[in-house]
Amino acid sequence: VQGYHATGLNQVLADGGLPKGSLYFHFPGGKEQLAVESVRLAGDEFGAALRTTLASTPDPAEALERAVAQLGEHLITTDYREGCPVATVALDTAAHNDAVRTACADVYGSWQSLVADHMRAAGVEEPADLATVVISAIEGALLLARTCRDLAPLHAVGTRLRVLLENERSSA
Amino acid sequence: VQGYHATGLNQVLADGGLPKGSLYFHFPGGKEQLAVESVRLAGDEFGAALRTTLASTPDPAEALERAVAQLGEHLITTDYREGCPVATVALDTAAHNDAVRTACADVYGSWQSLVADHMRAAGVEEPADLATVVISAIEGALLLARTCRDLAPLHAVGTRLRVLLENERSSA
Amino acid sequence: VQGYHATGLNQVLADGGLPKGSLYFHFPGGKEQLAVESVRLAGDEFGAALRTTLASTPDPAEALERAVAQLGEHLITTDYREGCPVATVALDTAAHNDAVRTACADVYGSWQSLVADHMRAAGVEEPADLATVVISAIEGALLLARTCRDLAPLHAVGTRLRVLLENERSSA
Amino acid sequence: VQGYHATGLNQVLADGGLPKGSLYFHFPGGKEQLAVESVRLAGDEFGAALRTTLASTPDPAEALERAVAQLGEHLITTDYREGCPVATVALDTAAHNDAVRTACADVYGSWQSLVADHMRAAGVEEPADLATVVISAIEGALLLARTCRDLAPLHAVGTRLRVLLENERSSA
DNA sequence: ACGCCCGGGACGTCCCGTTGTT
DNA sequence: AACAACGGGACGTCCCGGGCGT
Repeated sequence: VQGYHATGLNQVLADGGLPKGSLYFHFPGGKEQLAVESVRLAGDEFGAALRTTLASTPDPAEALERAVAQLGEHLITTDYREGCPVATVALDTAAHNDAVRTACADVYGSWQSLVADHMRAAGVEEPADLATVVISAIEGALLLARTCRDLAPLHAVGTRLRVLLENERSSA
Repeated sequence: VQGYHATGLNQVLADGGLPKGSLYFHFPGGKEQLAVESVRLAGDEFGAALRTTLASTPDPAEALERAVAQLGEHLITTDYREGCPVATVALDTAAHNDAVRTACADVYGSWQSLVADHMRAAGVEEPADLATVVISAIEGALLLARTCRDLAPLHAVGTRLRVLLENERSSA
Repeated sequence: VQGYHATGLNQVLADGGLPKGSLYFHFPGGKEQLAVESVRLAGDEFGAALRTTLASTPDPAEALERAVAQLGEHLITTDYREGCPVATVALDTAAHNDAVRTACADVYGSWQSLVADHMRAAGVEEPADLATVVISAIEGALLLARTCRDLAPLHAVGTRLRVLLENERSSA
Repeated sequence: VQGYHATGLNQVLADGGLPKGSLYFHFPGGKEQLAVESVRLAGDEFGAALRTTLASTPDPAEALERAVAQLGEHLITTDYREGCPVATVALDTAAHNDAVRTACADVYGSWQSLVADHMRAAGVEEPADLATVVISAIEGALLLARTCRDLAPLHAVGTRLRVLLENERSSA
């Protein structure tokens, strides 16, 4: 939920669940391991939610629009505090910590695969690049939305995704 | 270049060769003010570069593609260390620090205006939303590229931007 | 081998392959008891080696010279890591922990008795003080040798011990 | 006064003089630098005291006996808490920390030079080794005295030093 | 006898902001 | 304007001891 270096306030929150002494029993790798596993966990949770949403909606454009809408609701209910749990960590560790960076990259890769598979099932022939663009646009929109405290970027992206998808299908 | 919490003041001062005592003369607001002004400065610098690129290329799709290519080159020359200087700060201060968050939002707004104005000059009638999507997609692509140490997301976005723009123009 | 405070229990347990839960079964006194028994054990081991060396060489000066030479070889084979196993513990617990300090004192007393008995058998009439000086000089030489990574102090002491012994015998 | 790893209790004592925050201004090298400078300081202080004692007593044996007696008094007045300030640090850093170990070695070297110079002035021709033996014996006696809470080792060494010195002078 | 997990506390490090002196 | 020194507080790490279930 928060950045890597900004967290330690959360260490105090860790006192609220696990005592500080036990931390290095469960995570001998220290903060780095904790970050890696948190990223993976959050990535899997969001991946599961995404899979559910996609599975219930065959049309890719509509499915993505629903996913985007859910993200928007989450932003509102958390008062713009929680956007993408991976992005924050990814950005302030990308330069210093390869283990955490790789974990973030893996999570993004898994999301991209989910989207690509769904698009392929809907008839898109080479969905890899397109899925990457979709993830990029959504991540960017979450970033802007959180920064501006305004859902507009998310809505704007949600509607334009349809254009990209239809272009790809017709050209196939 | 780095996140807010990941950057120590002593580091900033040592890198800049400035004496520590004078910092609180020039920046009475301390670290927060320094971050705000750094974000604004970096935003203006990149805005100027973007304006130059756009001005030299009338066609919006081609102009944006050039801008994206330049970002990719910058990623490579800095070994993926420097992506968007605003995003990192924006994400790990969005929840805690309204002053810095607002500065980041202003910078994003200024970039969005630049792109929107250029598109309007090229005949797009309502470019605001589209410009937001463009910024989102590029920011997201930078995030993914830095995380994966791979320019693919940037290239993928670069090519799809044309689709969005042509759709908008034809529908006008 | 190491000092009291420099040695972590987890390290001891990990090196010994022992499970942590059983430590407080075997050593209800915790770290203190463990230190006491370690000192006693190491003292007995070295005492046995010393006894062997002394028993095989009737002349006290020659016997001590051999013992000193063996200590020097041990320093070299351990790259100056292991000197006297008691001294390190003795020094950094002397002020805080009477149980450990007493254990160290007992070990030194036993060594002193060994040397004194051997000297008495060789005709020295009041060997107690002399044996104490011998132990002191050797312990000090080990300290200097380890600190300077140089066997010179040990050699210097080894050769002068003969002077002390001969003086004592002639005066008897 | 205490060992390297046992000290942190002294960190609390450092709060009693310097505030914790300033420590890394004065000692950017952290604990290691602090230890090095403490050892050097203590070594210089004791060196000065030793020089004074030696200067006031031309006869080497008598001079050393006086120095040993002073050490004994110091042990008593501190209730055997302060022996040689260098030995404790030397022993529990010798294996891990070359900077501190070297500082200790330097101090021992300076003491050995003081003694050797004094002996040379008194007619001893090759005093280097003998001075090393003297330092060794005194350090060892301090170790034993502190461990046993008994001045006997110190007294025993004090009286035998004369034997070593006279042997050397007559042989010259 | 062992092993998992807890718990509080300390250590060494470094942070950011503020003084007082030139 | 620049600088040295202070000051409290937090971080991440690791410690030693002791429960709980077998």
